[in-house]
Amino acid sequence: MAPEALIGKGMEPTFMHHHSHKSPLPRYYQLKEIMREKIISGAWKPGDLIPSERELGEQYGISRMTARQAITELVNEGMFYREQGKGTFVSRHKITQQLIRLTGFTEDISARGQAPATRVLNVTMIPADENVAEHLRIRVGLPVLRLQRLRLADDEPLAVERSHLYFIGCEQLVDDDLEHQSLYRLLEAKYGIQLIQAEQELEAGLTNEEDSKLLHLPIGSPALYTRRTTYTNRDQPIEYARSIYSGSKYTFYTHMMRNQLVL
Amino acid sequence: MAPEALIGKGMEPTFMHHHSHKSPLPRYYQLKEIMREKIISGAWKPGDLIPSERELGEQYGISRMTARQAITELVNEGMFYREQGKGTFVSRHKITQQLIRLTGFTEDISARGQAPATRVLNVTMIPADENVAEHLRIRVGLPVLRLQRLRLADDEPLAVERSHLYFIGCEQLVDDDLEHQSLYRLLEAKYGIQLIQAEQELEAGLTNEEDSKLLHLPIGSPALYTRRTTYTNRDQPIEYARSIYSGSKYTFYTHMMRNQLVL
DNA sequence: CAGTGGTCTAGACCACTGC
DNA sequence: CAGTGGTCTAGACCACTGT
Repeated sequence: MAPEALIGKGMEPTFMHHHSHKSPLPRYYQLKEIMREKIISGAWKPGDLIPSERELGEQYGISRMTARQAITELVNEGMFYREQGKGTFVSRHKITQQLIRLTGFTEDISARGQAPATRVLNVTMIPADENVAEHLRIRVGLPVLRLQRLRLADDEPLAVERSHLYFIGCEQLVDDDLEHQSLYRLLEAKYGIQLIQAEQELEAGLTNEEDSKLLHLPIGSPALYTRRTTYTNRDQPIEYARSIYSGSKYTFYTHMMRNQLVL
Repeated sequence: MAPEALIGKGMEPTFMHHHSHKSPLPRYYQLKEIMREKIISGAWKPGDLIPSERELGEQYGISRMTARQAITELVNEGMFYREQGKGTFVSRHKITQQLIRLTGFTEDISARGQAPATRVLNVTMIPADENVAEHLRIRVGLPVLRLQRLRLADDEPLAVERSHLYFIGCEQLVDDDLEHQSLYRLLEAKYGIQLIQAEQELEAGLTNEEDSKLLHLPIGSPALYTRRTTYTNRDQPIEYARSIYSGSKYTFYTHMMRNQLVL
């Protein structure tokens, strides 16, 4: 390996020298993006040995600990795994290849070659009932946004989602376009809210009359029931959603790590 | 805060001074355990501000970066969250309070005040078929362990699990007691295999004749179908399991983080 | 302003893998 | 043996929060 820093020649996010200028992005973060790109582009393939921490540090003109931080975060995201004394390797999981970013209903459906769509059935402000208030950790009666959506693939209904959201300014969502935009992106871009974690419960059941109509199914068809609470990076529960997925048409995918393993 | 090191007086895992003796456990790891204990014991409650990184370092006679590593790992596990300029806080999630360690079928059921049990229906070595070989990343026809288990709560059948395992020495599992021992613990303790990640698919469906009999349900009852591949810390798929959970009796719980969010 | 987490450095020794 | 990741240090400057 040549000891030159290969960085800054024509790339948009550039490593800054020391702390001279205002840093645009942290160095470890830039390296993360570079390594992600290596995988997406196929330069690094599943099972490949990546350069050592010391090598990467030298190559990009950063310290070993900074390079290590970039690698560590990607290990935590399941992209890489390490072997003591041998090196760091690219994982062979689905999660590595496919998405990395955010997989959503929309992308799931697109990936299967179908056309995803969302129809807003209902969006209003209502006072929080006891159940919703408990999940959102607010007082009963506070105004929350209620959003009911129908999810479709190739014009065929797949799921009904009933969400309740609460945050300062949530009432503005009533006027937003929620049919052609991801709620996630909207929250992040317009409201500056980052969603980081979610707790979700799933169980199997049968459709009731209302949902059967919406999903174009016979009453009592098999369905996946989910209840999800989504949290911001500040540990604030921001959304509580209950969904019904048409059993025969939707597969729910999970990636579990470390302490979440259920055996 | 007094600048004394509060460590080493009567505790089992003790911080070592510098690198003089052979370290028993990494310092950041010991601090992790201490902080976990603070939460389990209730000394630190959900929402509490924990001591700063600098304080913890001073208190336990370690550098700030080492204390920070301990905190960072617990943040990644969902125990803490950080706020720039304010401090680090204890999360309010279920995951924080309940388990931390490993939640399993056994503990789930116990937590509900029921008596969990496992009945081994079948355990043999068979050649891997195409589907199993693909999921375990081995050649078709290699001998794998097939394990069929019935899971019960208060003597009532809850789920049927059909697993295939492959690793060097897996044939010894035939002689192990799989009814009164967690498979996870057995793999770790006896075979030195650490399970770190899993991919799982879930969908809703209806029970067939065989499963209905095993689960004491009418044919065509709602059920949760899962397919799981479990990976070791070396990125080796070691188990491929298909399960059927009785829909009315079992709720599947997931905690999703960062890049796994589906919205 | 002092205190917090966020980033970063330039070293160091260790345990482990491979040759 | 040289190379890898695993751990650790004692500093440093930054951006951000509170008062």
